[in-house]
Amino acid sequence: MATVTAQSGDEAPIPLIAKLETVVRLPDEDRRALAALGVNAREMGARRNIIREGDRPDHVHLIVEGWAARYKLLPDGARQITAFLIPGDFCDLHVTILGEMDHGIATLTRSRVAFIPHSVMEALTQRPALIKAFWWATLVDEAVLRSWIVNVGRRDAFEAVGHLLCELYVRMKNVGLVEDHRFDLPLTQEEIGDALGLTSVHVNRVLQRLRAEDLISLRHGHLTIHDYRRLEKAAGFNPNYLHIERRVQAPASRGPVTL
Amino acid sequence: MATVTAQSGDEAPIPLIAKLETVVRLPDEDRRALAALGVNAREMGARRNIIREGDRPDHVHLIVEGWAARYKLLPDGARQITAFLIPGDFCDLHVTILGEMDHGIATLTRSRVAFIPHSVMEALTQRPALIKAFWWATLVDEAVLRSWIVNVGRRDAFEAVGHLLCELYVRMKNVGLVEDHRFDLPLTQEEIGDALGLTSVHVNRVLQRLRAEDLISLRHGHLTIHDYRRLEKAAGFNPNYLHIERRVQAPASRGPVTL
DNA sequence: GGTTGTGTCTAACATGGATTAGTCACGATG
DNA sequence: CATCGTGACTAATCCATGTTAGACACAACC
Repeated sequence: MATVTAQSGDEAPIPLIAKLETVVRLPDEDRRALAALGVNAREMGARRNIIREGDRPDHVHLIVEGWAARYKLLPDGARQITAFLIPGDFCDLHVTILGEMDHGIATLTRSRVAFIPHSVMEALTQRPALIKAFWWATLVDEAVLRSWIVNVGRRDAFEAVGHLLCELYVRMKNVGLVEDHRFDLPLTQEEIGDALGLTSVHVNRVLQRLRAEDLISLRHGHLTIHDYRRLEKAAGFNPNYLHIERRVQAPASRGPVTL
Repeated sequence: MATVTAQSGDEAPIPLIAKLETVVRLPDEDRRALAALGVNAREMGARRNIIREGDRPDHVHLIVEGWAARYKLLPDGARQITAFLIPGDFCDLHVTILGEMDHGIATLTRSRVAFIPHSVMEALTQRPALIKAFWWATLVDEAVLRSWIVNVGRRDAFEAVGHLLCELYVRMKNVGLVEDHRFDLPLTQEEIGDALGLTSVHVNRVLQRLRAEDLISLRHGHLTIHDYRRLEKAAGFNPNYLHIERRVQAPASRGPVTL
């Protein structure tokens, strides 16, 4: 798959670095430290637990490749997904301070997941540029969570699904995984429902309406957005909260970007 | 009002410091820098905008006293509240990187709000202990947002309201504002509804059920929780995500706590 | 002490989305 | 090639919550 690279000409971009450098360029030494995290990531099959609620892991996990989801199981068996994690996303930074996981995380697809010892995280956060970048990434995650609350709380099912698709489109684009308004969306209708507080039955109805209105096609885990502007409008989507800097999307294979 | 102090014996505790020190004690110099933030906070009336969507403020705002809410207005006039801000909470840390506000923030009660220039934030975040503490606080905020998503997405109205009350109880306790299972809760039923994706009519029905089941009383902006354990259970509330350290709740006016 | 505004509470009715219980297509597996 | 499992899709019915509209209590203000 051809991808947009925001780092150095010919190598595949490293999603974590691409994401963090959306805000500001990192010192080379820091980029090297980050790049090292991914080298011996573990392969995991689809639908495997990365961590469970209640765990007190001694590693921080980072998605290097593939998709995962953060989810909370309720006593009555209902599931609420609170995040979709894509390459470059940390799974459980908060566990250092929270002590135990208050939710679980599972892969959705075959994935590569880095297991980072606390000692390494400790070392990384000694670097001023990195701790700042991590904090900023957390602030962006927060903005995403807020938009999900709006989705679930006050948008109807049609708008909510549309909004989620727009969000994933922009995030995938930010890490260079969109090609011509098309990207892999390996979510079942049930997973989409669990993210938006809907049933899979209702998600199905909504997707059909999105297709009927010629906004998207979605088949075999591939999503194509036919009319992004109209979808954005129908869903009330404004990408400002994701902080897209043009310079990260544009320069494709022109070498490192300086400020 | 008598409060639990986690700082120095006789003075009123500073909520921001209390909150940040839930995780780890800060160097005295850092505490002094934080304490300085509150000294010339501005008085604001109830229901005043602190910032509006689209603003590009040149200050970061901090709630020193009173309550505020983060809210998003939708095209159809609906409002979704995404956070209740209490003393010690920052309003808009993310605006530095996001550029513009993607939502508004308004006071709910008479408040004191500190306006902190970016240059001061910049200086504070040069201090290793402080930037770490800010990041941690952001991670806790994230955990709160996740629990709201679960509230709105998969809990029914009764559980959701109960869960919110438990959350606010614990957070208020963390900053020393709970006395004998009782605290100020200056929210209208409409505001509670806007936080949980419900109408005020339905919130009213639920509150009456909570009273009928003898779990709470709520009158004139004062909430008393009669049976916290039962409420916690009815709402499926587990405070682990808020990271309560006993040592912050316990030591009541015994002077500074050291690790 | 009337008026105004705000918040609480109630009732009657309407509905978006849940629930339940399937069918069907397809890929993987033995 | 029969079987199994999973995900997409459909239809009929139901219910938690929304909508609308108004009564009531109380505080602030002239």
